[in-house]
Amino acid sequence: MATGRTHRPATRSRGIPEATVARLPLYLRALTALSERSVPTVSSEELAAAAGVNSAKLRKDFSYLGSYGTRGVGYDVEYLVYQISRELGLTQDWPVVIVGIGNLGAALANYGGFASRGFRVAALIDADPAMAGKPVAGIPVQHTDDLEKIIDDNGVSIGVIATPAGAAQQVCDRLVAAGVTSILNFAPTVLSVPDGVDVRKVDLSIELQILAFHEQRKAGEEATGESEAVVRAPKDSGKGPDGDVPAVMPA
Amino acid sequence: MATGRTHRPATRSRGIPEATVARLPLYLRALTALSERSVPTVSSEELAAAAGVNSAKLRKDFSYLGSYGTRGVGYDVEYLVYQISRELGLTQDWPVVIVGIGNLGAALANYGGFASRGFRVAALIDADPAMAGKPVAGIPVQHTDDLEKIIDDNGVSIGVIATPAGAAQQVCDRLVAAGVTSILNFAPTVLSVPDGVDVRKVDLSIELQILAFHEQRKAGEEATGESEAVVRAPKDSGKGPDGDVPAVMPA
DNA sequence: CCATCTTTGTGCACGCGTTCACAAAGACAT
DNA sequence: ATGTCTTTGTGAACGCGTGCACAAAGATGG
Repeated sequence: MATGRTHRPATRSRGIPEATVARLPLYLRALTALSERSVPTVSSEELAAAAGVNSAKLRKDFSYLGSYGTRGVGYDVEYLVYQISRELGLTQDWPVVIVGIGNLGAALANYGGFASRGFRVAALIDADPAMAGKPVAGIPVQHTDDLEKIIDDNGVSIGVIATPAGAAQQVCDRLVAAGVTSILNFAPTVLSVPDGVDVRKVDLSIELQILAFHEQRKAGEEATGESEAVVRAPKDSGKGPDGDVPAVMPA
Repeated sequence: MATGRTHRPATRSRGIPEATVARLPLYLRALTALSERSVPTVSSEELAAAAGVNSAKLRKDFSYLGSYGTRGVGYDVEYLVYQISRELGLTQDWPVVIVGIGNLGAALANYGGFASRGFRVAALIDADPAMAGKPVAGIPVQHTDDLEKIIDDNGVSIGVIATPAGAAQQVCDRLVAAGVTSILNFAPTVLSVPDGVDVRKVDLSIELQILAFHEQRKAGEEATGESEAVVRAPKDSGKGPDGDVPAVMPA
Protein backbone atom coordinates (compact mmCIF):
# COMPACT_ATOMS: atom_id res chain seq x y z
CA MET A 1 0.00 0.00 0.00
CA ALA A 2 0.37 -0.49 0.84
CA THR A 3 -1.54 -0.68 -0.66
CA GLY A 4 -0.79 2.43 0.36
CA ARG A 5 2.95 2.99 0.07
CA THR A 6 4.21 6.40 -0.86
CA HIS A 7 6.35 6.48 -3.98
CA ARG A 8 9.56 4.57 -3.31
CA PRO A 9 10.25 3.89 -6.97
CA ALA A 10 13.05 1.53 -7.86
CA THR A 11 14.79 1.87 -4.53
CA ARG A 12 15.28 -1.78 -3.70
CA SER A 13 16.77 -1.26 -0.28
CA ARG A 14 20.01 -3.20 0.03
CA GLY A 15 18.75 -5.68 -2.53
CA ILE A 16 15.66 -6.68 -0.59
CA PRO A 17 12.57 -5.98 -2.71
CA GLU A 18 9.94 -3.77 -1.16
CA ALA A 19 7.30 -6.44 -1.63
CA THR A 20 9.40 -8.84 0.38
CA VAL A 21 9.92 -6.34 3.18
CA ALA A 22 6.17 -5.91 3.40
CA ARG A 23 5.76 -9.64 3.95
CA LEU A 24 8.49 -10.12 6.53
CA PRO A 25 6.29 -8.93 9.41
CA LEU A 26 3.74 -11.51 8.32
CA TYR A 27 6.28 -14.30 8.48
CA LEU A 28 7.56 -12.99 11.77
CA ARG A 29 4.12 -13.14 13.29
CA ALA A 30 3.54 -16.70 12.14
CA LEU A 31 6.98 -17.71 13.38
CA THR A 32 6.42 -16.10 16.75
CA ALA A 33 3.24 -18.11 17.15
CA LEU A 34 5.16 -21.29 16.33
CA SER A 35 7.90 -20.31 18.73
CA GLU A 36 5.38 -19.90 21.54
CA ARG A 37 4.16 -23.40 20.84
CA SER A 38 7.78 -24.55 21.03
CA VAL A 39 7.81 -25.84 17.47
CA PRO A 40 11.50 -26.31 16.59
CA THR A 41 11.43 -26.32 12.79
CA VAL A 42 8.97 -25.52 10.04
CA SER A 43 8.86 -26.19 6.31
CA SER A 44 8.31 -23.48 3.74
CA GLU A 45 5.01 -25.12 2.91
CA GLU A 46 3.69 -25.00 6.47
CA LEU A 47 4.93 -21.51 7.16
CA ALA A 48 3.55 -20.24 3.88
CA ALA A 49 0.14 -21.62 4.77
CA ALA A 50 0.26 -19.94 8.16
CA ALA A 51 1.21 -16.63 6.59
CA GLY A 52 -1.29 -16.96 3.78
CA VAL A 53 1.18 -16.86 0.91
CA ASN A 54 2.62 -19.10 -1.78
CA SER A 55 5.47 -21.35 -0.61
CA ALA A 56 7.64 -20.51 -3.60
CA LYS A 57 7.24 -16.84 -2.84
CA LEU A 58 8.18 -17.40 0.77
CA ARG A 59 11.33 -19.30 -0.18
CA LYS A 60 12.32 -16.60 -2.61
CA ASP A 61 11.71 -13.98 0.04
CA PHE A 62 13.96 -15.80 2.47
CA SER A 63 16.59 -16.25 -0.19
CA TYR A 64 17.10 -12.48 -0.15
CA LEU A 65 18.04 -12.69 3.51
CA GLY A 66 20.43 -15.58 3.00
CA SER A 67 20.34 -19.33 3.19
CA TYR A 68 18.81 -19.98 6.57
CA GLY A 69 17.05 -23.26 5.80
CA THR A 70 18.16 -26.87 5.81
CA ARG A 71 17.18 -28.90 2.77
CA GLY A 72 15.11 -31.89 3.60
CA VAL A 73 14.21 -30.40 6.98
CA GLY A 74 13.01 -26.82 6.82
CA TYR A 75 13.76 -23.68 8.81
CA ASP A 76 14.81 -23.38 12.44
CA VAL A 77 12.04 -21.31 13.98
CA GLU A 78 14.05 -19.49 16.66
CA TYR A 79 16.89 -18.70 14.33
CA LEU A 80 14.56 -17.37 11.67
CA VAL A 81 12.71 -15.22 14.20
CA TYR A 82 16.02 -13.68 15.14
CA GLN A 83 17.16 -13.15 11.56
CA ILE A 84 13.93 -11.50 10.47
CA SER A 85 13.77 -9.36 13.59
CA ARG A 86 17.28 -8.18 12.95
CA GLU A 87 16.56 -7.49 9.29
CA LEU A 88 13.51 -5.44 10.19
CA GLY A 89 15.45 -3.53 12.82
CA LEU A 90 13.36 -4.83 15.69
CA THR A 91 16.28 -5.81 17.87
CA GLN A 92 16.44 -2.20 18.90
CA ASP A 93 13.84 -0.10 20.63
CA TRP A 94 11.94 2.47 18.53
CA PRO A 95 10.38 5.34 20.44
CA VAL A 96 7.21 6.54 18.75
CA VAL A 97 5.06 9.61 19.26
CA ILE A 98 1.36 9.73 18.53
CA VAL A 99 -0.01 13.13 17.54
CA GLY A 100 -3.74 13.71 17.81
CA ILE A 101 -5.32 11.97 20.77
CA GLY A 102 -8.91 11.70 19.67
CA ASN A 103 -10.86 8.48 19.44
CA LEU A 104 -8.40 6.89 17.10
CA GLY A 105 -5.27 8.26 18.75
CA ALA A 106 -6.43 6.96 22.11
CA ALA A 107 -7.20 3.56 20.60
CA LEU A 108 -3.71 3.44 19.13
CA ALA A 109 -2.16 4.44 22.44
CA ASN A 110 -4.02 1.59 24.10
CA TYR A 111 -2.97 -0.89 21.44
CA GLY A 112 -0.87 -3.56 23.14
CA GLY A 113 0.89 -4.62 19.96
CA PHE A 114 3.07 -1.55 20.19
CA ALA A 115 5.38 -2.74 22.91
CA SER A 116 5.46 -6.27 21.59
CA ARG A 117 7.86 -5.69 18.74
CA GLY A 118 10.33 -3.12 19.83
CA PHE A 119 8.06 -0.11 19.61
CA ARG A 120 7.49 2.12 22.59
CA VAL A 121 5.05 4.99 22.89
CA ALA A 122 7.37 7.76 23.97
CA ALA A 123 4.73 10.47 24.08
CA LEU A 124 1.19 11.45 23.25
CA ILE A 125 0.67 14.90 21.78
CA ASP A 126 -2.52 16.86 21.23
CA ALA A 127 -3.40 20.43 20.30
CA ASP A 128 -6.24 20.70 22.81
CA PRO A 129 -5.00 22.44 25.98
CA ALA A 130 -7.77 20.70 27.93
CA MET A 131 -6.16 17.35 27.14
CA ALA A 132 -2.74 18.35 28.47
CA GLY A 133 -1.69 16.33 31.48
CA LYS A 134 -4.64 13.98 31.19
CA PRO A 135 -3.35 10.40 31.11
CA VAL A 136 -4.33 8.16 28.20
CA ALA A 137 -3.24 4.54 28.39
CA GLY A 138 -1.16 5.54 31.41
CA ILE A 139 0.73 8.21 29.51
CA PRO A 140 0.07 11.91 30.15
CA VAL A 141 -0.91 13.85 27.04
CA GLN A 142 1.42 16.74 26.20
CA HIS A 143 0.64 19.89 24.27
CA THR A 144 1.63 20.48 20.68
CA ASP A 145 3.72 23.47 21.69
CA ASP A 146 6.34 21.11 23.08
CA LEU A 147 6.41 18.85 20.03
CA GLU A 148 9.93 19.71 18.93
CA LYS A 149 11.37 19.32 22.42
CA ILE A 150 9.63 15.96 22.90
CA ILE A 151 10.98 14.61 19.62
CA ASP A 152 14.44 15.76 20.43
CA ASP A 153 14.56 14.62 24.06
CA ASN A 154 13.37 11.14 23.19
CA GLY A 155 15.33 10.66 19.99
CA VAL A 156 12.11 9.90 18.14
CA SER A 157 12.36 9.08 14.46
CA ILE A 158 8.91 7.55 13.91
CA GLY A 159 5.74 9.62 14.23
CA VAL A 160 2.09 8.59 14.04
CA ILE A 161 -0.40 11.20 12.85
CA ALA A 162 -3.98 10.69 14.05
CA THR A 163 -5.18 14.27 13.76
CA PRO A 164 -8.04 15.62 11.66
CA ALA A 165 -7.13 15.99 8.00
CA GLY A 166 -6.85 19.75 8.24
CA ALA A 167 -4.03 19.62 10.76
CA ALA A 168 -2.11 16.69 9.32
CA GLN A 169 0.20 18.48 6.89
CA GLN A 170 1.14 21.07 9.45
CA VAL A 171 1.86 18.45 12.09
CA CYS A 172 3.80 16.48 9.51
CA ASP A 173 5.97 19.48 8.65
CA ARG A 174 6.78 20.07 12.29
CA LEU A 175 7.61 16.41 12.89
CA VAL A 176 9.92 16.33 9.90
CA ALA A 177 11.58 19.60 10.86
CA ALA A 178 12.16 18.19 14.33
CA GLY A 179 13.94 15.17 12.92
CA VAL A 180 11.28 12.52 12.32
CA THR A 181 12.03 10.52 9.17
CA SER A 182 9.21 7.97 9.17
CA ILE A 183 5.53 8.79 9.40
CA LEU A 184 2.46 6.62 9.72
CA ASN A 185 -0.48 8.72 8.59
CA PHE A 186 -4.04 7.96 9.66
CA ALA A 187 -5.43 11.30 8.50
CA PRO A 188 -7.28 11.22 5.17
CA THR A 189 -4.84 13.48 3.37
CA VAL A 190 -1.92 13.17 1.02
CA LEU A 191 1.14 14.34 2.92
CA SER A 192 4.00 15.92 1.08
CA VAL A 193 7.41 15.35 2.60
CA PRO A 194 11.01 15.95 1.53
CA ASP A 195 13.13 13.16 0.11
CA GLY A 196 14.43 10.75 2.66
CA VAL A 197 11.25 10.74 4.69
CA ASP A 198 9.05 7.65 4.47
CA VAL A 199 5.29 7.95 4.72
CA ARG A 200 2.83 5.10 4.99
CA LYS A 201 -0.85 5.76 5.12
CA VAL A 202 -3.74 3.89 6.63
CA ASP A 203 -7.16 4.96 5.42
CA LEU A 204 -10.35 3.24 6.46
CA SER A 205 -12.40 5.13 3.93
CA ILE A 206 -10.24 4.06 1.01
CA GLU A 207 -10.32 0.43 2.07
CA LEU A 208 -14.09 0.46 2.27
CA GLN A 209 -14.38 2.07 -1.14
CA ILE A 210 -12.20 -0.62 -2.67
CA LEU A 211 -14.37 -3.27 -1.08
CA ALA A 212 -17.47 -1.51 -2.35
CA PHE A 213 -16.09 -1.63 -5.89
CA HIS A 214 -15.64 -5.38 -5.75
CA GLU A 215 -18.94 -5.79 -3.99
CA GLN A 216 -20.68 -3.92 -6.78
CA ARG A 217 -18.89 -5.98 -9.37
CA LYS A 218 -20.00 -9.21 -7.70
CA ALA A 219 -23.59 -7.97 -7.63
CA GLY A 220 -23.37 -7.07 -11.30
CA GLU A 221 -21.98 -10.44 -12.36
CA GLU A 222 -24.59 -12.15 -10.26
CA ALA A 223 -27.37 -10.30 -12.03
CA THR A 224 -26.09 -11.04 -15.53
CA GLY A 225 -24.78 -14.45 -14.59
CA GLU A 226 -26.41 -17.81 -14.14
CA SER A 227 -27.07 -18.75 -10.51
CA GLU A 228 -29.75 -16.62 -8.91
CA ALA A 229 -28.16 -16.35 -5.48
CA VAL A 230 -29.62 -14.04 -2.88
CA VAL A 231 -28.96 -10.49 -3.96
CA ARG A 232 -28.32 -8.15 -1.06
CA ALA A 233 -30.55 -5.12 -1.21
CA PRO A 234 -29.32 -2.20 0.88
CA LYS A 235 -31.72 0.64 1.50
CA ASP A 236 -30.66 4.11 0.41
CA SER A 237 -30.11 7.00 2.75
CA GLY A 238 -29.37 10.71 2.68
CA LYS A 239 -25.74 11.55 2.13
CA GLY A 240 -23.90 12.38 5.36
CA PRO A 241 -21.51 15.27 5.81
CA ASP A 242 -17.95 14.80 4.66
CA GLY A 243 -16.13 14.63 7.97
CA ASP A 244 -12.75 16.21 8.37
CA VAL A 245 -12.27 13.65 11.06
CA PRO A 246 -9.30 11.40 11.73
CA ALA A 247 -9.43 8.17 9.84
CA VAL A 248 -7.75 4.88 9.20
CA MET A 249 -5.83 4.22 6.01
CA PRO A 250 -3.84 1.31 4.45
CA ALA A 251 -0.48 1.18 3.20
CA MET B 1 -2.29 -5.10 0.92
CA ALA B 2 -0.88 -4.11 0.88
CA THR B 3 -0.61 -3.85 1.21
CA GLY B 4 -2.22 -5.55 2.37
CA ARG B 5 -4.49 -6.97 -0.31
CA THR B 6 -5.47 -10.59 -0.19
CA HIS B 7 -4.58 -12.59 -3.27
CA ARG B 8 -6.70 -11.44 -6.17
CA PRO B 9 -4.33 -12.76 -8.81
CA ALA B 10 -4.98 -11.91 -12.42
CA THR B 11 -8.61 -10.98 -11.87
CA ARG B 12 -8.69 -7.62 -13.53
CA SER B 13 -12.24 -6.74 -12.70
CA ARG B 14 -14.08 -5.69 -15.80
CA GLY B 15 -10.85 -4.49 -17.35
CA ILE B 16 -10.02 -2.04 -14.60
CA PRO B 17 -6.64 -2.93 -13.05
CA GLU B 18 -6.62 -3.46 -9.32
CA ALA B 19 -3.92 -0.82 -8.89
CA THR B 20 -6.18 1.70 -10.57
CA VAL B 21 -9.15 0.80 -8.38
CA ALA B 22 -6.98 1.39 -5.33
CA ARG B 23 -6.23 4.91 -6.53
CA LEU B 24 -9.76 5.93 -7.50
CA PRO B 25 -10.69 6.81 -3.89
CA LEU B 26 -7.64 9.05 -3.77
CA TYR B 27 -8.74 10.90 -6.88
CA LEU B 28 -12.26 11.10 -5.58
CA ARG B 29 -11.11 12.73 -2.38
CA ALA B 30 -9.06 15.32 -4.23
CA LEU B 31 -11.93 16.00 -6.61
CA THR B 32 -14.40 16.39 -3.77
CA ALA B 33 -12.15 18.99 -2.21
CA LEU B 34 -12.03 20.86 -5.53
CA SER B 35 -15.78 20.56 -5.87
CA GLU B 36 -16.28 22.14 -2.47
CA ARG B 37 -14.14 25.05 -3.56
CA SER B 38 -16.34 25.28 -6.66
CA VAL B 39 -13.48 24.67 -9.05
CA PRO B 40 -15.12 23.82 -12.40
CA THR B 41 -12.30 22.00 -14.21
CA VAL B 42 -8.92 20.57 -13.39
CA SER B 43 -5.97 19.37 -15.47
CA SER B 44 -4.39 15.97 -15.05
CA GLU B 45 -1.27 17.70 -13.83
CA GLU B 46 -3.04 19.60 -11.07
CA LEU B 47 -5.18 16.70 -9.97
CA ALA B 48 -2.22 14.34 -9.96
CA ALA B 49 -0.34 16.73 -7.70
CA ALA B 50 -3.29 16.90 -5.32
CA ALA B 51 -3.55 13.13 -5.22
CA GLY B 52 0.19 12.64 -4.92
CA VAL B 53 0.65 10.62 -8.10
CA ASN B 54 2.23 10.90 -11.53
CA SER B 55 0.07 12.71 -14.10
CA ALA B 56 0.65 10.05 -16.75
CA LYS B 57 -0.54 7.41 -14.34
CA LEU B 58 -3.62 9.41 -13.55
CA ARG B 59 -4.49 9.85 -17.21
CA LYS B 60 -4.03 6.16 -17.85
CA ASP B 61 -6.18 5.36 -14.85
CA PHE B 62 -8.96 7.57 -16.17
CA SER B 63 -8.61 6.07 -19.62
CA TYR B 64 -9.87 2.78 -18.16
CA LEU B 65 -13.08 4.52 -17.16
CA GLY B 66 -13.57 6.17 -20.52
CA SER B 67 -12.74 9.49 -22.13
CA TYR B 68 -14.05 11.99 -19.66
CA GLY B 69 -11.59 14.79 -20.30
CA THR B 70 -11.45 17.63 -22.80
CA ARG B 71 -8.14 18.11 -24.58
CA GLY B 72 -6.66 21.51 -24.04
CA VAL B 73 -8.87 22.06 -21.00
CA GLY B 74 -8.86 19.21 -18.53
CA TYR B 75 -11.56 17.34 -16.62
CA ASP B 76 -14.92 18.58 -15.46
CA VAL B 77 -14.77 18.21 -11.70
CA GLU B 78 -18.43 17.48 -10.99
CA TYR B 79 -18.75 15.05 -13.85
CA LEU B 80 -15.64 13.17 -12.81
CA VAL B 81 -16.81 12.97 -9.20
CA TYR B 82 -19.97 11.36 -10.41
CA GLN B 83 -18.25 8.93 -12.75
CA ILE B 84 -15.77 7.74 -10.15
CA SER B 85 -18.45 7.47 -7.49
CA ARG B 86 -20.52 5.36 -9.80
CA GLU B 87 -17.56 3.19 -10.75
CA LEU B 88 -16.75 2.58 -7.10
CA GLY B 89 -20.33 1.78 -6.31
CA LEU B 90 -20.78 4.73 -4.00
CA THR B 91 -24.02 5.92 -5.52
CA GLN B 92 -25.72 3.33 -3.41
CA ASP B 93 -25.76 2.95 0.34
CA TRP B 94 -23.64 0.20 1.91
CA PRO B 95 -24.69 -0.97 5.36
CA VAL B 96 -21.68 -2.06 7.41
CA VAL B 97 -21.38 -3.94 10.69
CA ILE B 98 -18.48 -3.53 13.09
CA VAL B 99 -17.69 -6.56 15.20
CA GLY B 100 -15.60 -6.08 18.33
CA ILE B 101 -16.31 -2.83 20.10
CA GLY B 102 -13.11 -2.29 22.05
CA ASN B 103 -10.96 0.79 21.84
CA LEU B 104 -10.49 0.45 18.12
CA GLY B 105 -14.02 -0.65 17.33
CA ALA B 106 -15.41 2.32 19.21
CA ALA B 107 -13.02 4.65 17.39
CA LEU B 108 -14.18 3.25 14.07
CA ALA B 109 -17.82 3.63 15.06
CA ASN B 110 -17.17 7.27 15.87
CA TYR B 111 -15.34 7.86 12.62
CA GLY B 112 -17.26 10.45 10.66
CA GLY B 113 -15.85 9.41 7.31
CA PHE B 114 -18.16 6.43 7.28
CA ALA B 115 -21.33 8.22 6.40
CA SER B 116 -19.58 10.57 4.00
CA ARG B 117 -19.22 8.18 1.09
CA GLY B 118 -22.22 5.95 1.07
CA PHE B 119 -21.32 3.79 4.04
CA ARG B 120 -23.64 3.47 7.00
CA VAL B 121 -22.94 1.73 10.29
CA ALA B 122 -25.88 -0.63 10.46
CA ALA B 123 -24.89 -2.29 13.73
CA LEU B 124 -22.20 -2.70 16.36
CA ILE B 125 -21.60 -6.21 17.65
CA ASP B 126 -19.60 -7.39 20.65
CA ALA B 127 -19.18 -10.66 22.52
CA ASP B 128 -19.22 -9.03 25.94
CA PRO B 129 -22.73 -9.27 27.43
CA ALA B 130 -21.96 -6.24 29.58
CA MET B 131 -21.66 -4.15 26.42
CA ALA B 132 -25.05 -5.16 25.08
CA GLY B 133 -27.44 -2.26 24.83
CA LYS B 134 -24.80 0.29 25.74
CA PRO B 135 -24.74 2.98 23.07
CA VAL B 136 -21.47 3.73 21.26
CA ALA B 137 -21.49 6.63 18.85
CA GLY B 138 -25.23 6.74 19.30
CA ILE B 139 -25.72 3.14 18.24
CA PRO B 140 -26.61 0.46 20.79
CA VAL B 141 -24.17 -2.45 20.90
CA GLN B 142 -25.72 -5.83 20.17
CA HIS B 143 -24.56 -9.24 21.28
CA THR B 144 -22.71 -11.68 19.05
CA ASP B 145 -25.48 -14.21 19.46
CA ASP B 146 -27.64 -12.16 17.13
CA LEU B 147 -24.94 -11.72 14.48
CA GLU B 148 -26.64 -13.78 11.78
CA LYS B 149 -30.00 -12.12 12.29
CA ILE B 150 -28.45 -8.64 12.21
CA ILE B 151 -26.62 -9.37 8.95
CA ASP B 152 -29.72 -10.75 7.37
CA ASP B 153 -32.16 -8.09 8.56
CA ASN B 154 -29.97 -5.27 7.32
CA GLY B 155 -28.79 -6.85 4.09
CA VAL B 156 -25.18 -6.34 5.15
CA SER B 157 -22.48 -7.45 2.75
CA ILE B 158 -19.50 -5.62 4.26
CA GLY B 159 -18.17 -6.49 7.70
CA VAL B 160 -15.43 -4.88 9.78
CA ILE B 161 -13.56 -7.08 12.25
CA ALA B 162 -12.00 -5.25 15.20
CA THR B 163 -11.85 -8.14 17.64
CA PRO B 164 -8.79 -9.62 19.33
CA ALA B 165 -6.79 -11.90 17.03
CA GLY B 166 -8.03 -15.04 18.73
CA ALA B 167 -11.66 -14.37 17.87
CA ALA B 168 -11.16 -13.01 14.37
CA GLN B 169 -11.31 -16.22 12.33
CA GLN B 170 -14.38 -17.43 14.16
CA VAL B 171 -16.15 -14.11 13.68
CA CYS B 172 -15.08 -14.12 10.05
CA ASP B 173 -16.55 -17.56 9.48
CA ARG B 174 -19.86 -16.52 10.97
CA LEU B 175 -19.96 -13.32 8.94
CA VAL B 176 -19.28 -15.20 5.73
CA ALA B 177 -21.81 -17.91 6.56
CA ALA B 178 -24.38 -15.19 7.18
CA GLY B 179 -23.81 -13.71 3.74
CA VAL B 180 -21.03 -11.14 4.11
CA THR B 181 -18.76 -11.11 1.07
CA SER B 182 -16.35 -8.30 1.89
CA ILE B 183 -14.33 -8.05 5.08
CA LEU B 184 -12.08 -5.36 6.43
CA ASN B 185 -9.85 -6.98 9.02
CA PHE B 186 -8.13 -5.02 11.78
CA ALA B 187 -7.16 -8.07 13.80
CA PRO B 188 -3.52 -9.15 13.48
CA THR B 189 -4.32 -12.50 11.88
CA VAL B 190 -4.43 -14.05 8.46
CA LEU B 191 -8.05 -14.81 7.71
CA SER B 192 -8.95 -17.70 5.48
CA VAL B 193 -12.11 -17.28 3.47
CA PRO B 194 -13.80 -19.12 0.62
CA ASP B 195 -13.51 -17.92 -2.96
CA GLY B 196 -15.67 -14.97 -3.79
CA VAL B 197 -15.07 -13.27 -0.48
CA ASP B 198 -12.75 -10.23 -0.46
CA VAL B 199 -10.57 -9.52 2.52
CA ARG B 200 -8.52 -6.41 3.10
CA LYS B 201 -6.38 -6.06 6.17
CA VAL B 202 -5.18 -3.09 8.14
CA ASP B 203 -2.36 -3.76 10.53
CA LEU B 204 -0.65 -1.07 12.52
CA SER B 205 2.07 -3.39 13.70
CA ILE B 206 3.05 -4.38 10.17
CA GLU B 207 3.16 -0.77 9.03
CA LEU B 208 5.44 0.18 11.87
CA GLN B 209 7.75 -2.72 11.17
CA ILE B 210 8.07 -1.69 7.55
CA LEU B 211 8.92 1.83 8.64
CA ALA B 212 11.45 0.45 11.11
CA PHE B 213 13.14 -1.45 8.31
CA HIS B 214 13.64 1.68 6.25
CA GLU B 215 14.60 3.64 9.32
CA GLN B 216 17.32 1.15 10.11
CA ARG B 217 18.51 1.24 6.54
CA LYS B 218 18.76 5.03 6.65
CA ALA B 219 20.74 4.84 9.88
CA GLY B 220 23.08 2.28 8.33
CA GLU B 221 23.71 4.35 5.22
CA GLU B 222 24.27 7.38 7.38
CA ALA B 223 26.93 5.58 9.40
CA THR B 224 28.83 4.30 6.38
CA GLY B 225 28.07 7.38 4.31
CA GLU B 226 29.61 10.81 4.18
CA SER B 227 27.67 13.48 6.07
CA GLU B 228 27.73 12.97 9.80
CA ALA B 229 24.18 14.03 10.49
CA VAL B 230 22.66 13.62 13.92
CA VAL B 231 22.16 9.94 14.54
CA ARG B 232 19.05 9.20 16.54
CA ALA B 233 19.91 7.07 19.56
CA PRO B 234 16.90 5.31 21.06
CA LYS B 235 17.30 3.75 24.46
CA ASP B 236 16.62 0.04 24.81
CA SER B 237 13.87 -1.42 26.94
CA GLY B 238 12.61 -4.78 28.17
CA LYS B 239 10.50 -6.61 25.65
CA GLY B 240 6.79 -6.24 26.27
CA PRO B 241 4.26 -9.05 26.12
CA ASP B 242 2.93 -10.00 22.73
CA GLY B 243 -0.64 -8.75 22.98
CA ASP B 244 -3.50 -10.63 21.44
CA VAL B 245 -5.12 -7.28 21.21
CA PRO B 246 -7.04 -5.72 18.32
CA ALA B 247 -4.87 -3.81 15.93
CA VAL B 248 -4.76 -1.69 12.85
CA MET B 249 -3.57 -3.08 9.54
CA PRO B 250 -3.12 -1.78 5.99
CA ALA B 251 -3.97 -3.43 2.94
C1' DC C 1 28.99 -46.04 2.39
C1' DC C 2 25.26 -45.92 -0.67
C1' DA C 3 20.47 -45.17 -1.97
C1' DT C 4 16.36 -42.82 -1.27
C1' DC C 5 13.49 -39.24 -0.02
C1' DT C 6 12.37 -34.67 1.44
C1' DT C 7 12.77 -29.83 1.07
C1' DT C 8 15.36 -25.86 -0.09
C1' DG C 9 17.15 -22.38 -3.32
C1' DT C 10 16.78 -20.42 -7.87
C1' DG C 11 16.78 -19.90 -13.17
C1' DC C 12 13.32 -18.71 -16.20
C1' DA C 13 9.21 -17.07 -18.23
C1' DC C 14 5.20 -14.42 -17.90
C1' DG C 15 2.12 -10.68 -16.72
C1' DC C 16 0.96 -6.46 -14.37
C1' DG C 17 2.06 -1.74 -13.48
C1' DT C 18 4.66 2.36 -14.46
C1' DT C 19 6.67 5.75 -17.23
C1' DC C 20 7.98 8.05 -21.42
C1' DA C 21 6.95 10.42 -25.33
C1' DC C 22 4.04 11.83 -28.88
C1' DA C 23 0.16 12.15 -32.00
C1' DA C 24 -4.63 13.48 -31.96
C1' DA C 25 -8.05 16.59 -30.34
C1' DG C 26 -10.02 20.51 -29.23
C1' DA C 27 -10.07 25.50 -27.31
C1' DC C 28 -9.04 30.06 -28.39
C1' DA C 29 -7.30 34.09 -30.76
C1' DT C 30 -6.80 36.48 -34.93
C1' DA D 1 -11.46 29.80 -41.41
C1' DT D 2 -6.94 29.08 -40.16
C1' DG D 3 -3.10 28.67 -37.04
C1' DT D 4 -1.31 28.16 -32.53
C1' DC D 5 -1.19 26.35 -28.12
C1' DT D 6 -2.62 23.45 -24.42
C1' DT D 7 -3.80 19.04 -22.64
C1' DT D 8 -5.60 14.54 -23.23
C1' DG D 9 -5.32 9.65 -24.48
C1' DT D 10 -2.36 5.85 -25.60
C1' DG D 11 1.35 2.91 -27.99
C1' DA D 12 5.49 1.01 -26.61
C1' DA D 13 9.34 -0.09 -23.64
C1' DC D 14 10.88 -1.33 -19.32
C1' DG D 15 11.18 -3.17 -14.66
C1' DC D 16 9.32 -5.47 -10.72
C1' DG D 17 6.88 -9.30 -8.72
C1' DT D 18 5.04 -13.93 -9.10
C1' DG D 19 4.89 -18.73 -9.88
C1' DC D 20 6.60 -22.92 -12.11
C1' DA D 21 9.56 -26.46 -12.15
C1' DC D 22 13.78 -28.57 -11.21
C1' DA D 23 18.45 -29.34 -9.77
C1' DA D 24 21.28 -29.29 -5.67
C1' DA D 25 21.72 -30.37 -0.86
C1' DG D 26 21.32 -32.73 2.99
C1' DA D 27 18.94 -35.96 6.24
C1' DT D 28 17.78 -40.60 7.12
C1' DG D 29 17.73 -45.63 6.84
C1' DG D 30 19.72 -49.85 5.53
